Amino acid sequence: MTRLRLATPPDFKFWATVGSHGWCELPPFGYDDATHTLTRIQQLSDGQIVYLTINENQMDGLSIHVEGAKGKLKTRQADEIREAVRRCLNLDQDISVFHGLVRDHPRYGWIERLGVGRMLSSPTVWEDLVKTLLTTNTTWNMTVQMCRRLATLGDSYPGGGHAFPTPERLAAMSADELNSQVRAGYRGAYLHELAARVVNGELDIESWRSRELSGTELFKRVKALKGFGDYAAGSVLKLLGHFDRLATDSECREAYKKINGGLPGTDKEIAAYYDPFGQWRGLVQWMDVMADYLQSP
DNA sequence: GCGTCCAGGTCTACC
DNA sequence: GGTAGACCTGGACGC
Repeated sequence: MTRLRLATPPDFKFWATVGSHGWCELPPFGYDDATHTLTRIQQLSDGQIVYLTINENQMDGLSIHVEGAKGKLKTRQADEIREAVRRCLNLDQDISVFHGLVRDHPRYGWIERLGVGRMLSSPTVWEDLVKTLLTTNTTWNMTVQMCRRLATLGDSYPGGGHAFPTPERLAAMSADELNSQVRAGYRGAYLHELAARVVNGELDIESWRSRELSGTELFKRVKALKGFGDYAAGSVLKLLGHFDRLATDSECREAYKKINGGLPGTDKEIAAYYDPFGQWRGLVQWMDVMADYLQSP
């Protein structure tokens, strides 16, 4: 086993980021609430599969325990692991402007006090797109089940579990074969099409992380994918660090109802409520969904 | 155990 | 541009 260290920004809150939404429950992520540990089975670019155990180190940022590497971990592999964790925890993201925006807001002062607002993402755009697709038109429990079945298609880690399957792996299967494994219903065809378009070079989704791409352009590209409507595209944008789009789903409508004195609102009314938060509106909306959970002791 | 209803977003066809 | 109905799975419910 090798232990790596990773420095974090001063305003970074590890467990608040891990619990920022449900991604930590979806393999190849795992977590332990008691020990505040995030785990992940990660396939490196050389094909090796490692098991990462990520903890907060009170003294200096994060500790990453790496198991499963063949021989001594090479510098290049260690750098790749650090980069993956950095992306997952969005360590390069500056959320101080967001905190400044909500600091004196009567409803949202708790956000900065608790240091929340940073989201847990996947190390690849591919994984975030696939998982988001599996959240559409279904319950969270079903999303977890579909992701678990999907994860078994990735290369296996000797100690148990699998790395997230590559687009090449899914594209190599027929759409029917894929869906008999994942049981994603009509989403299975969208998933297969996405994998095929990535593999044949039609889509360069990993470039979508570039900061040169505006939120508007990114939203357009995600929505052009089959199965990604307003909600899914808004969700993907948040994971990629753009918060100027809402991702209104049933949970968001419930959250709005709560802050609107128990009265439901139309999607237009909901959009108007979050409009004053400008480029951060999507994140404020998500904070409303997570408010009870994040503020619980 | 079986049948029916329902929830969850997106797509397509139609107006 | 707006809307109705279909898509698919599995949980809840009634019989």
